[in-house]
Amino acid sequence: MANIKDLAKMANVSVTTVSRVLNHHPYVSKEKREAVWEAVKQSNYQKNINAVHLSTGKTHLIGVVLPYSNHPYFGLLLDGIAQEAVKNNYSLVLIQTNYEEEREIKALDMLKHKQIDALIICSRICSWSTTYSYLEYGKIVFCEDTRQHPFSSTFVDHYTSFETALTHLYNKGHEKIGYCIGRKQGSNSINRANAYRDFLTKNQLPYRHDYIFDQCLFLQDGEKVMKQMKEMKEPPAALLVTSDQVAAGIATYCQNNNIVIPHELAIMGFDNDPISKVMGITTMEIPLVEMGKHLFIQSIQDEITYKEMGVSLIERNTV
Amino acid sequence: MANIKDLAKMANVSVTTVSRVLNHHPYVSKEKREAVWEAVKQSNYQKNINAVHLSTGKTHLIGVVLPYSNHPYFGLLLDGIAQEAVKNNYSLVLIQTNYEEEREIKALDMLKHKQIDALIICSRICSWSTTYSYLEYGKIVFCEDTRQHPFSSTFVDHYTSFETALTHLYNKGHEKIGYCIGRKQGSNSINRANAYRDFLTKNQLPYRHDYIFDQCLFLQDGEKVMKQMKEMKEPPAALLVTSDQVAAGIATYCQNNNIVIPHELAIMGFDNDPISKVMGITTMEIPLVEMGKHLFIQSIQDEITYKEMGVSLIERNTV
DNA sequence: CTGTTAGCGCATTCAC
DNA sequence: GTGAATGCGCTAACAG
Repeated sequence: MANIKDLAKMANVSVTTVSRVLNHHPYVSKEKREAVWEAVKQSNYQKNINAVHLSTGKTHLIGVVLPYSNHPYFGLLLDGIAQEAVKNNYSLVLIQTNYEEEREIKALDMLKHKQIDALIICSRICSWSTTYSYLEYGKIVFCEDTRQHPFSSTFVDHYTSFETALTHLYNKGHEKIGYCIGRKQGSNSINRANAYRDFLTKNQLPYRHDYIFDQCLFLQDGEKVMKQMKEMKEPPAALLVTSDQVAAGIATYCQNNNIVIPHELAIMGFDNDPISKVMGITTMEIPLVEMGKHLFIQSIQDEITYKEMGVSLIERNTV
Repeated sequence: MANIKDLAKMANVSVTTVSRVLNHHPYVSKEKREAVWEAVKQSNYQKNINAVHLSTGKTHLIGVVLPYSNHPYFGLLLDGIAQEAVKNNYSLVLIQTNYEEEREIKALDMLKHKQIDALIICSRICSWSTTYSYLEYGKIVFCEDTRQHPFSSTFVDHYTSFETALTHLYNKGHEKIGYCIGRKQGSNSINRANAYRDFLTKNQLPYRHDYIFDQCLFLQDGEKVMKQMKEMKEPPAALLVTSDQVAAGIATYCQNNNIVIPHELAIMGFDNDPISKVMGITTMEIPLVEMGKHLFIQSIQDEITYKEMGVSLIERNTV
């Protein structure tokens, strides 16, 4: 396959000139420019991007770290990221971690090895100290509050939004409120746990550890929760569910088992996933696509910025 | 940042030797080997992958073309691809096309420019003649029957599986059977359309073009279909829905509007998406994750192979 | 077992 | 406006 040198010969110019016209630089005479394009056509020339990468030190590739690509939450985030990537002429390298730290480290290493220009971590597993050691190799952007750290981020105030949701439930007359969460350890989860405790304290409600259900990520996890609840003497009468998928799973289970919503069980979801609309589930809307777009933009910016996005309550029929 | 040359100096060996130990080649004396590793540590050396790529002509990157990354069908396929990619130490470049041909061409160009080693096209838009012109640049793998073409593929017999589904519906007493499809033009869609026509002919049933609903991809499209049906004088009494997501949307609509399933409307989905299990929807299982895995394997193999996978009927409560 | 040398293909500085 | 020369960092014949 022809390279830039061949073109130079064919067009009777130097490689520099070829490079100039290929990259649309000014100051090339019309004749030479045309001669080069002619040579390009004749030879079916194709630029070798890797050579460009090596020479420029940039790849126009952004890494995206997420635990599961087939979960709507991350799907939506990814959608936003992808939209903005296309717009800015970047491509995305997908790194699915399944929450295995080793994979996340591999992603970080890609940054170190210059395989990608920047990294967007949608859900972090590894410690801050680990991420700090990659600071010098390129931009790393997070989807959680990093205002204590030198990394850009786009996030949502999970403490406040959880508080808002709990208060909504409380105002509707619920006192026995439990919640479902994905993993207990994430920083977002910790914020929510704090909001939950503070809410209970403020309203003089008892804390019951069995009102907290974790490992709730997918639709099918809803049934699991309901079965656990069935075994309880005094199950919660309202559930704050941090994923509309799980909320939908719970709602479906209730329908199949003649549990009346919201009378016997109130449900409040999160995300405003399309499924919550279809099923009429009250939810806290998180602007995932917008967040994705913003995450991408931050990944190609030099400055470190922190962007908080708003969450809004969408009332439907399950509370 | 240190490079291989610096290491050579530090360890008092040649760059070749450094390269050898870095790549775990045999035939290097223990002392030199250790000296090199020592230098690596001292200098915090990081390999520049782009240089490797340029030098070897390979990137260990596979492109994945799909219309929407936030659709469960493609999410599952992607999951399979990703699993196998990790296993083989490859990374994935995501190319979301939204069914825009231009994007698909860009993906093909990435192959041409050696940015990726191979390309997996999960759902094709561009013509075969277009793809043929990229034959020489690298492996291209498809998720549709390509036995007429020099491209590897992993696929499902959509004609037969559609026929099986229709027959199942028919045997259950349904004659007024309609179907929902994503887009009319895809090769899979054409196979299904043929199966549908042949089925009607065989059973001497009338063909009604208004029994075919297209643009049915997402959960929320179910409502659209039902609203269309409401306007019909003689709506279908059974629906074959090529996506469990849409089937779930339809089922939910029926529940909300007191339409009794399967008595008033029978529904049969496709994919065996988790949602079909949760909602008890009868469906045709497509082994998407397995297909994804196989697609990946084909993408890194030299030979052209064709792999057909089986589809199986899963009876639940909607037929 | 080890080192020299020649690429890989392109971008870019600098001098003309 | 143009081109020669150098560098990007690594791999791999080839010779020893």
